[in-house]
Amino acid sequence: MRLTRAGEYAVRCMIYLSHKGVGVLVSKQEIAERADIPTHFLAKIAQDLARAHLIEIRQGPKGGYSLLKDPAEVSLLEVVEVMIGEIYLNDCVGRPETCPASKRCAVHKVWEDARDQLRETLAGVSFAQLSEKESCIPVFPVHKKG
Amino acid sequence: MRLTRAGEYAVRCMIYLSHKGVGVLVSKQEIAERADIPTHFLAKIAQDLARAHLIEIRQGPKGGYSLLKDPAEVSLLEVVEVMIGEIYLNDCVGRPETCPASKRCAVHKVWEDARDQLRETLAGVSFAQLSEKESCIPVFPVHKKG
DNA sequence: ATATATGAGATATTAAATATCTTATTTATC
DNA sequence: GATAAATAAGATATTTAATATCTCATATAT
Repeated sequence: MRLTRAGEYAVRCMIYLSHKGVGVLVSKQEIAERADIPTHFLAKIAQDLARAHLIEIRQGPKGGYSLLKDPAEVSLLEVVEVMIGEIYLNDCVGRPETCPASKRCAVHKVWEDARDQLRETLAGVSFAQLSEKESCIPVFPVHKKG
Repeated sequence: MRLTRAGEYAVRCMIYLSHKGVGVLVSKQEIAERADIPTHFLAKIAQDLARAHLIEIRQGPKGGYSLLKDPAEVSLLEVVEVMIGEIYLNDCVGRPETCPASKRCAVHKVWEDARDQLRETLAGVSFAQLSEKESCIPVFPVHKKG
């Protein structure tokens, strides 16, 4: 019951892009290095984020990724669920058809409440908020030696 | 980010035993059939529950499992965490040493809050409450044909 | 045209969850 | 005590998901 690496990497990628601002093109290499994400894995994650219209991908020389939406309009929940699908905590919540009693089941109700609460918490945090504050992603540009 | 089968099965087993009451011996077969748990898997789960002093295991003929603690004193969180370990939702919460920034990290803080909230919700529900109400586990004894 | 940078899908690799099997141990009953 | 019944404990598949990487294709600045 933990967030996957893909989810964690997607969040880091989005924070890094939020620091840069909407529409600012950043190379895959730069993001991978600064946010500590395996390059090829980042490529896959970026595809998911692009499909969800959160970022735009630019190919070719000087290509890279850029933020499509205002970070104030993007929640932590949104990014996480793009990567891992809708959170439901227990199978009986996500797939009620697997449990005939779910409508009347006391256990089901607890998990449903817990799920709703968790999703609300994550929905209440925007990438604007996250990028304003300190996080595990370095804020200031790192200059190469020489 | 979902509860494992082992966790779900443990909850079902505990509800079934809660219906019976503290100290009432119930055979593994009966629990497996009524709570719809693969027999051998139940054996493994029962070992974990016994190690956590939630149930007692009796070997030999007329052996089986019985509840050790008052169901009012056992929370959903306790049973779930016996099976899957402490819930932490994100690696950076469970293993802060993997993220040097965790103390100051805004993302970390959100996950920590979400984790605390989830654990509180699950801690607030006892097996007495769960077994009083309808659930996915049948309450009344089923008599064999003939 | 060429070189650069990423896309998209395929293919390992690793780890975890799930399920089952085998041998050993406990205990009620005769 | 011997026997049979019931579970223990650990080992061993099996399956599924997560993680990571590779290859060929595509887009684009110069």
